[in-house]
Amino acid sequence: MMHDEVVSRLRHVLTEGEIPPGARIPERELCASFAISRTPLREALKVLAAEGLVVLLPNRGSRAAKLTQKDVKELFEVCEALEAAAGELACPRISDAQLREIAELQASMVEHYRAQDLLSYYRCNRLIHEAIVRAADNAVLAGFYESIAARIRRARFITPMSPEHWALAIQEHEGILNALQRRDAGGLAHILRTHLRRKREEVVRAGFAEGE
Amino acid sequence: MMHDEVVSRLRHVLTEGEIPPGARIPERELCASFAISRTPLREALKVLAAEGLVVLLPNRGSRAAKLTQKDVKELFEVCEALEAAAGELACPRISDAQLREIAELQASMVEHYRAQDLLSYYRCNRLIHEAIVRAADNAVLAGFYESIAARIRRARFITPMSPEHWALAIQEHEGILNALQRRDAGGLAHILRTHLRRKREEVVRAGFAEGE
DNA sequence: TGGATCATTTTTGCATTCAAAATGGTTCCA
DNA sequence: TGGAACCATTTTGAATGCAAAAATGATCCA
Repeated sequence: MMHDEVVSRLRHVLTEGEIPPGARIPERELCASFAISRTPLREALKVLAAEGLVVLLPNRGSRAAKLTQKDVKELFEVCEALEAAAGELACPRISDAQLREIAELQASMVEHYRAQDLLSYYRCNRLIHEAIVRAADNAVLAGFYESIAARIRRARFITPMSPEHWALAIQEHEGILNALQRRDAGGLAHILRTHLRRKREEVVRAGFAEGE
Repeated sequence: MMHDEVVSRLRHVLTEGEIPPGARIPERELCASFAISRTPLREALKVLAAEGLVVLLPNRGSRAAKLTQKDVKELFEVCEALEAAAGELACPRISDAQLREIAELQASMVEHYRAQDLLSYYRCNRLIHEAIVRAADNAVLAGFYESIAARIRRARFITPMSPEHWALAIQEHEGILNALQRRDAGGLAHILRTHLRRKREEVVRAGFAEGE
């Protein structure tokens, strides 16, 4: 197995899944499940530690990182800057096909909203934001965004929403698509910022924090 | 030696120093010079590869990364977004002591400008930008900034400047300090953006690129 | 002579091993 | 009984060993 593959599989286990924040990372088990030895696994752990997904306690193993309130605040602040930048860059660069793709995602997202299917809604939502970042055509930006997104995913895409917030989010997303179609870079950046700031408030209000 | 220490020493060797972009990274020699075995060195290499400072060629070792024109463009775009965000966040958060520190750096930077001492000028310049990022009080932002800064350092702080650009840069820095002192977040973000965009143009014009 | 082929050496990636540190459990004594 | 001290076991971090891949270079033939 390739080094990068170990990193992504481990990242997946940590963000999407089986190992909750704060939990001990079972080195031996993961070695067995990935069918590799400790050396490549430990290399991947160091990489993810540098990314902030893993905390290494000297001589006491590694744990899945927990988000403190401050972490949430910082991650959202940076995410806001990155998404706004992505929006600005995407406007002049986005292709018609990409634009269509986002419009379709938007449509099915609205469907899921009508059906009150939060999980499917979040999936579309996330795909839209990722598509905008992709349209910015900047690999460095995309890399940072992915790293931030991985850390904040639980807070961002799991927190339940109040009906008011959900309705507002839908409205904002229409504004986002609109600005993109008009190629209104400044307008798009502005909506993305308020959109994310609102989400952040919601997350903070929901008291999301995984402790110290 | 601690894991993080190996990473920073290796980073230093790659950015500040002895191993030029594109050069082969001599694993055995570095092991000897750091007095460690290959295992911890390889862990550090993977971390820096994830950061983009090192490229790993499967079965063919690792090399110091070279910046392509596209890399330079992408890095400056993201750097712009991060510095602007840092400026906006710093305005309401910066302490008087930090403000004084930046004012002092600014003063000595002007001194070095008068003396036409490019190297010392760049050192102050860099310290000012880093101080603004620090004043933003956001560890995630600071981490990303450090990672970006490490990669474009050569382009940003080594490229010679035309007399006109240098004079302009000094002017802009006065504007930066001014906006900070007035706590004018929007204004500061704007100046930082144009400041960096101008630098980017200068770097591109100087034809900086380390090849493919 | 030029270049293709194959043996030799070096390098790479990973598994394994080893020493040091932490963990857990038992005993012993106030 | 409570906890301090000790020892066995496990886990961690790093060095070493090993097989496979790549680089080197020697040989041979047109």
